[in-house]
Amino acid sequence: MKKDAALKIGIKDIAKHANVSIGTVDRVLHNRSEVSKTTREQVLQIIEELGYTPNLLAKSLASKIKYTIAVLIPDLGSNAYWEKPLQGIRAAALEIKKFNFELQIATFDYGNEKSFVEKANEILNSNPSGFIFAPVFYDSSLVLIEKCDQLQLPYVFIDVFIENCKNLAYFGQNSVQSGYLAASLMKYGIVNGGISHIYVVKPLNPSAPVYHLSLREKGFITYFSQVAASQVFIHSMDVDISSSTELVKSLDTIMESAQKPSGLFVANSRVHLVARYLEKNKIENVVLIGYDLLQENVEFLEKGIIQFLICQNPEEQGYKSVLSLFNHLFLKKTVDKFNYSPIDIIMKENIEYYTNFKI
Amino acid sequence: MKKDAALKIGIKDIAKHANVSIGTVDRVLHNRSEVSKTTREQVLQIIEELGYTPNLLAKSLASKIKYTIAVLIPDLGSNAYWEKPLQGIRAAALEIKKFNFELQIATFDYGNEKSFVEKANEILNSNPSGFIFAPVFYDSSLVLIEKCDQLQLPYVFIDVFIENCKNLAYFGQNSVQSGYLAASLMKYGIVNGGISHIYVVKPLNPSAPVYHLSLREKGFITYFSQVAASQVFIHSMDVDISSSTELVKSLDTIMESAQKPSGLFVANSRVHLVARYLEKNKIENVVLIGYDLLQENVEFLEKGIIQFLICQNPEEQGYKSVLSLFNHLFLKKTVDKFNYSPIDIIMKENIEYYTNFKI
DNA sequence: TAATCTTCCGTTAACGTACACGACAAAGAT
DNA sequence: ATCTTTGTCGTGTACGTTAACGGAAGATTA
Repeated sequence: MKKDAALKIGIKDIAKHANVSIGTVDRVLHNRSEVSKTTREQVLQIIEELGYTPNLLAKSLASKIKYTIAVLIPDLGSNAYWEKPLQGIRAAALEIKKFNFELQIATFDYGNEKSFVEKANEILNSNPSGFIFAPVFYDSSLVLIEKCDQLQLPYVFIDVFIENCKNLAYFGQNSVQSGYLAASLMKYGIVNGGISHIYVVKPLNPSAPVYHLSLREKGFITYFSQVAASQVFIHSMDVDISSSTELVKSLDTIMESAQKPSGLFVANSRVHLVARYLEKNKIENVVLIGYDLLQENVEFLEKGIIQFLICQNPEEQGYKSVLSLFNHLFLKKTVDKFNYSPIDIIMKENIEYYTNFKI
Repeated sequence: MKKDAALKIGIKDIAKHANVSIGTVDRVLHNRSEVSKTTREQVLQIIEELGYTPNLLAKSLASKIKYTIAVLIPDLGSNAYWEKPLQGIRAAALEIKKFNFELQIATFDYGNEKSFVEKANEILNSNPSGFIFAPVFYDSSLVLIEKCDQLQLPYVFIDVFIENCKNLAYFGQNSVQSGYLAASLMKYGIVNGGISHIYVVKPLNPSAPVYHLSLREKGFITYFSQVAASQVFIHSMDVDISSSTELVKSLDTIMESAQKPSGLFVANSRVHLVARYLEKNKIENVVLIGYDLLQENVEFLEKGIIQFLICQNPEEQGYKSVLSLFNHLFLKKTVDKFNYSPIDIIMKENIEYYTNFKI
């Protein structure tokens, strides 16, 4: 039962009821000083009684304060994936522009921790209202987080999560669970009696952080250790992709071995490298599962060389990160701290409905 | 290159540049009469040059017009599924309330075409600004659509699509493709040599429309006819669920037959009925694929009796339907006519990330 | 005792837009 | 010649809020 009979009550209504001026009500609402305890409480009570909610439109029309949301993510050169969250971030920015919000986007080199630190400091010096970043370098991030806490600057983690922090929110995927799911998918397609060998391939750049990879692998392996599958053997395989031949050599080795793979799980978005190998060598009947909707991956999915891509709707992660700060700063709403993206299963037959981000 | 040096130009800036008053500019903007051709063109040119965009906040603060969006969908009693789109619709309503938008929600009995017509007429009489409905009854919908066209009332289809209409937009799933995908999933898990029998089960209520079902079945069957699978046999099975024993009898029959199923595809959200049968009769090693995240379905998915649920993010469909009318009516943006939802593949391992709708 | 300082509070001009009202000219009617 | 009509256009008020400004008491100081 809402008493919206009198349509919409505003600041001047509560002023009338409390026998004060709107100026006083305003001071109470922004709990500024210059108002006596008694009248403050009285006004507060009227506000409560009438169920006053501020008109956001009038609010941001009249207000002159600008909000700046700073964003720090890897540059697209070092990791094409980040184009996606950025899309969502930009979309959100467009929507909250009317409320005097603007963005300040900075990027760092994924293989260079120093660039991360430098950009972060620049941002802190510019004194933003909120901060979204991917804390991919653990130690440097701890330092940064410490500074944010001191400055009382609300910050949001995107993609990567660090425990025991006072971050406003986190948007990302449950990496362990995604690996677990990949394993289940793999088993569903493969295990029909007989022995099978499955390889976890980790194509990585030695200078870049590997946080996600290990969690995904962990989930994958956990699945097979829990679910009865005595006939299945899991092998792990690190590959340095800064050397261009390393991957081919490694794959050659296992293909020629006695333990030929029935399935390959590539724990990051470089699954297209493995797919290219399979295509070139005309290897079929190998289930290939990887991550993320990069253009190259999509092509191999459509060709049928990659069977499944695990995806995390990164655009939405970006979008919601921005919105969470908007909710916090402007709407004064409480926001959920943990926000896990869905673990989307993409195959040839449904890919077309995931490639166009629209909000 | 944007010339936002002078920050934000408003109606009074263009008034100044055009040497007229803001009243005149306002008349031009709303192309009302009472403006001479020459000044109108002049103002229009200035508007163009300065790249004026109206301030939406100020606009809806000053404007007294209310928008009403009418919604007509099946009631939750006849089909629990519709709770989900409704959630999204309500979420969207909450967001655009500030812009003077309000909802008017009506429901009809899924098994009663007359109730659809009656409610539709009520809505038309209330003279809404926009109309969202599920045109599940073909003939009645055609009549309704005709009326909407005459009234110049913008209307949006949700869930079901009717061709050759002037609907503003459609939000739903590509049903054929979803069946096609289900088939691919089925094949991936089942076909490993040997003969298999797969049944398409259609639990239906004789008085309710069956539009979706047939399309989903079509996609499913098409897949197996296209993809080489000579060892796979597809059988079709209609079941009247208004009789409580019919389903059990039918399933008993095929389970005892020589052509025992390796897989069951249930083309609608009643897959839990089939799951319950399998559970009760302790039948394992049958792949069961169905539709939609109803509570009952989710439970059987978690138990491992249903392997996959195909889902279409119905909350988002509802949400976006409302937003499309907002874009059209208020922002005067052009909206896409066809909006297909992703075909989400849900299994035990990722279900938890799909059950909480948050925008 | 007068002057200054606090503390509290009301008034008012914005913010950008919508729209009713009235002003003022030119054109027509009497 | 005066009076009305018509077509243009400017002015003023309103929407709900913010925030600067200033006024009226009482409290403190000289």
